[in-house]
Amino acid sequence: MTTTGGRVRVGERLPTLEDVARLAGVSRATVSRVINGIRNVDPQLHELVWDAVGRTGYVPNRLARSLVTRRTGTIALVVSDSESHDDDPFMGRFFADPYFGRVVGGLMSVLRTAGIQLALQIVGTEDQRTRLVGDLRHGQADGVVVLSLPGHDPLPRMLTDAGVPAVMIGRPADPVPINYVDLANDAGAALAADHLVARGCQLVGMIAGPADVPASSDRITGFRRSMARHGHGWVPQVSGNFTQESGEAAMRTLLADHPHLDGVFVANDLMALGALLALRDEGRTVPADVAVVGFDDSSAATAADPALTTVRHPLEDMAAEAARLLMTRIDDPDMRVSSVIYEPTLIKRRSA
Amino acid sequence: MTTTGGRVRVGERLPTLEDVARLAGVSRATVSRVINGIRNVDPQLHELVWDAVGRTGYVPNRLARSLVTRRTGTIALVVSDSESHDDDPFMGRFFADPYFGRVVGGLMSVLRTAGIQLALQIVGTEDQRTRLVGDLRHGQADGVVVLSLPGHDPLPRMLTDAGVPAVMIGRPADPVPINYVDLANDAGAALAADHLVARGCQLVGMIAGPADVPASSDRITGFRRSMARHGHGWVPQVSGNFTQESGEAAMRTLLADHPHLDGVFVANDLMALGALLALRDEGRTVPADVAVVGFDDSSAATAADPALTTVRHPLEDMAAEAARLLMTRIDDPDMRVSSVIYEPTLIKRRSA
DNA sequence: GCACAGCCGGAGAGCGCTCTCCGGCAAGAG
DNA sequence: CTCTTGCCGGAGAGCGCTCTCCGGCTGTGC
Repeated sequence: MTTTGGRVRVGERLPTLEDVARLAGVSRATVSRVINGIRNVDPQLHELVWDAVGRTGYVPNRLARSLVTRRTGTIALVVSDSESHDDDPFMGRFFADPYFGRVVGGLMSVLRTAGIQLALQIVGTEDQRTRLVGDLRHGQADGVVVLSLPGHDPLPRMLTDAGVPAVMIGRPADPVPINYVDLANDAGAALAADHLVARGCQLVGMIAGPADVPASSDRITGFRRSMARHGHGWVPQVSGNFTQESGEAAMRTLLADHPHLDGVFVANDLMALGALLALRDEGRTVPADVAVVGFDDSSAATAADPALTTVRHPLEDMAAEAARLLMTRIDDPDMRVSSVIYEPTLIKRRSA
Repeated sequence: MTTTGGRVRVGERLPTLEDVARLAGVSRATVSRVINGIRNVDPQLHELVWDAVGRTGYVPNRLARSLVTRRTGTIALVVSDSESHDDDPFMGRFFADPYFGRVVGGLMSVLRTAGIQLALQIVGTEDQRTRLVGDLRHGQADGVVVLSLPGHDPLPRMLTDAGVPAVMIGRPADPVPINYVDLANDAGAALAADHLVARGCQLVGMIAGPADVPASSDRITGFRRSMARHGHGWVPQVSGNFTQESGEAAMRTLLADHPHLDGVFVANDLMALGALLALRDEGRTVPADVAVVGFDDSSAATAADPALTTVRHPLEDMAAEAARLLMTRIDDPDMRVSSVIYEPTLIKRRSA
């Protein structure tokens, strides 16, 4: 250990607690206490220690600390991709979708102030899933936020079995005792149905998302049930995969099969954007000829022309709530399994 | 340690190397060798160990391993936000922008197969920056990808000074010996200029991004220089902040000041979308009255109506390259500082 | 003056892993 | 038969931190 101009160097190594302790003339334990603000340490020593910290430029090694405290200050965001393969473009689609950014933004708004970092994990294979759960049990992350994805994913169950603090965004496909935050998707779809019917639409179709995504199937059932209640027992339906292109294709199919269609509910804004394009292409005016209602109220809704009437999905708020829920659960292992359901609202713009 | 039906339990604790070693009747070191596939271990012991691993359900503790190997299998994605404050909506905007998702998607496409996870970090204050660099020096992450953001950020310099493997996406604002991947933004803007002039536009304006973002200023200089070369010494210019709303406002200003405008280059697609809306609102037809060229070729370009003619910005590829570059640098500390510049291309669609 | 309580700070045992060092043994050379 | 070479596996020292335990000192009550 050499001293140069007040600044202390310890060779190649970064300064450790030991170095600080030696310089301050106290024990490692005392430095640790001071750093972590524990108990009453003699004010004089306190100052001595901080002085030594400053002179060495000491920064605690989080890894070492985590090893013993079993806390990492990290939350994992896992995107469980049980369906697609490595070369499947699915993931590309996923990240490009506003959904991902909105969720990350919502999570970070809460985690950031708490000084917690987010670790992104994509798990596809069985092997990766087991590994992830193993790592989590070891405390690789303090908790995990799971995004709801297609298929009957075994991950939620694995996580609860392992006792890992977890929160899902979007309800699990299978009944699993896991915390989650969701939107009342069926109620949202019902809102769309009410609006289209109130507008006087006679033949209303639906462009649905993949049936194996809970959010998607909830929108389907909610819409159909509400339409039926309004006397529209028959609702033509075509499915897409939540992308703009699929929405455009679905709209064309719908139009070809039902030329007299005068209203359509599209399960997300991106597909609605595609639908709008197809409608214009087919010479239909929106909303005069065909009224269109989207879902999500993403940036795509205001980008559309005419601006989309859509069901608001407060994803950022939901993600923020998920983060808070998770943090509570981490601090209180005995917290009961809970869920928070958000109520959707209809945002009226020009397309319907 | 109790045995129940072939399955071995070690109480509350998760099994450790020690447990496996005891069960297999070998030393900890040997188990470690087997797990990590090191040296020639006697095939019999090898099998014995794997058997014990299976029976205990042993999963290595990454934290403990990282502490000694100084490798974490994690790369940090830092969004250095030196300008905005906690309550500034800037971050919300940032995550919602397709930019973020495209970068993450590109990074993950490479990191995923390498089994590396991505840790998201947002640093704003001086304090957070120091802390981050400290953590990184301790090997909290093996390397870091930095996103280029407004202002003269001290972070790149801090990282290189600390010797942390780092790669920027987008060149640093100040000259810093740091690896980076960038697009020839000026060349891209020149492409747009060439196209608008070739179309016969007589009065061309520009909607620029914030001047303190390198990518943005490069687009401005590239565009103006190329226009000048074509004899258009005068190019009216209004700035936005890369959001759709700002693009819409900018377009209105431009139109008010220059009613005879017949062409406009917009520094990103999102603003171009806004510009399109403003144009339609003002009764101008695109491209007949006013030709519009965007930048990025994001999903917004095809969502627009008419579809945007735009400069392709292969962000996913660039991010993937950044990930590869970083991984190389991590494995070879002596790698010289290098940069990769991508050439833009013009994607002709309907708006110009 | 003595006993007991209370508080502060140090010693040291880990957390779970890797990796160097070294002993032991088998095989081949002289 | 001895010596050398080579390889395999174990012992044990850390990585940098936290935290329990305990000794020692001061203060209070009787």
